[in-house]
Amino acid sequence: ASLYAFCKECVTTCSISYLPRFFLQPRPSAKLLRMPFQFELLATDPTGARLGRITTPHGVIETPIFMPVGTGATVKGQTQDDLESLGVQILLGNTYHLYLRPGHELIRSMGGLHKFMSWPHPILTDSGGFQVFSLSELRKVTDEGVTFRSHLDGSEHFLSPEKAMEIEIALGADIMMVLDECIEAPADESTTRAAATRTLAWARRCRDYFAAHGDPGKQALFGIVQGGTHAPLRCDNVRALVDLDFPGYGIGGLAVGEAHDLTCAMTHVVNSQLPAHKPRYLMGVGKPEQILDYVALGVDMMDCVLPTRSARHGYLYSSDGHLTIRNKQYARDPRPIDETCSCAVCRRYSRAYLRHLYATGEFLAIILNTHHNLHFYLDMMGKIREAIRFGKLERFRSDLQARFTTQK
RNA sequence: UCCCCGGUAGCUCAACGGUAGAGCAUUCGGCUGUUAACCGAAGGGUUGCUAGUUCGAAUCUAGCCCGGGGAG
Repeated sequence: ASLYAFCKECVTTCSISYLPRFFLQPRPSAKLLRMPFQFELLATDPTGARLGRITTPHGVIETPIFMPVGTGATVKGQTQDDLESLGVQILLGNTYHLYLRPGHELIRSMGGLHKFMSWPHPILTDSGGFQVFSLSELRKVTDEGVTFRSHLDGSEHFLSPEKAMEIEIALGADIMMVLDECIEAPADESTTRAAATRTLAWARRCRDYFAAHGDPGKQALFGIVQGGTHAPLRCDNVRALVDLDFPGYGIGGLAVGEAHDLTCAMTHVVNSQLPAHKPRYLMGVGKPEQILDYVALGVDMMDCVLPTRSARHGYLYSSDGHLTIRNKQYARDPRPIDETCSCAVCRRYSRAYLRHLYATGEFLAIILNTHHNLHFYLDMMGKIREAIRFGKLERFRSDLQARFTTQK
């Protein structure tokens, strides 16, 4: 029940049947629940993993946390009720996508993103920095900002650090990310240095704009470290960024083509320079077996499209690794996806049925597969937190990684 | 009975004298701050049958078989 705390405005839009019981008790003042951003480090594990708690105006987040991606104000295939029943603590939204559709002004006029999408729990918005990378064919970057050609209608749009902040303030997420320049890996040193330097300058501009126009009581702004796969660049970049004193730090530009070992090495370099009392968000990762490594490196927050996208593509996670439900071998398999899984899908449906739904292109396949994969990720994160609490993450990690690498 | 159109991969169709291709389906593989219910790969054909013309025929000719349409 302690998972969710609610602000007064949002509660009115939330289905009462899904409210935790404690909230149904009369409360002295809903105002008391409006807590500004705060991070508490509760415990560390011998591996270096951290157990923590982030308090935001829309509730508390237990770390290490996995944040499902809901780019366009929706986690594809799941209702907000579904997400609550899964125990999702915080969602991601995206500046670029929501700016194009339905527009940040519209969302502002609807009372902000929480209210608009009826998600009274924490939200983090990404800045559009990743779209600098993923929409590379459709954009031009200068020191001033990024000119995008919309992937929807080809229209031109200019995203500067200030514009990104304006949009993210309008969306009203609990955590905002600065605009950064994410580049592919591998990239040569001068390219990487240029992007890291520009990202740092943009971080300063975002911070200044937010200081002038934002409300630190409602939103927290995270800086983003760049520096590619060049350790000295990462090191310089993170030190300079820490001087800007953000309440939390994103580690960007990783898992964009480089080997996992290198991702870990860079994460280690950055984390060794970040202050211990602030949350660390490794952006855009990862596979389950990789997440264990990142957590052991001291990462507190992660997000990834993998569980949701893979689900839509017929790739399901299980305690043994994964199964590709579209494969013929499951056509007559009466078992659930994972016999040890307690999710609503595994309690009710067979592999044979799920394969049928996928093969016939039914919407329900997306819904059920996504539900299961998110459950897998969130359940794993819960077990990770428990393992850290008891100082036993190393054993949990080696067990899981052994199971995941022996499959195939 | 005659005339016309058609018969090519499981399906729908390209190629119209130069070693038979696509889409879909099938099977398998990838997806890492979502341009992704996506992308990629593989398997799959004595071109209805039989003769003929030709250096060479899915393609031209003849006969037959099957389907659709028309005339009487």
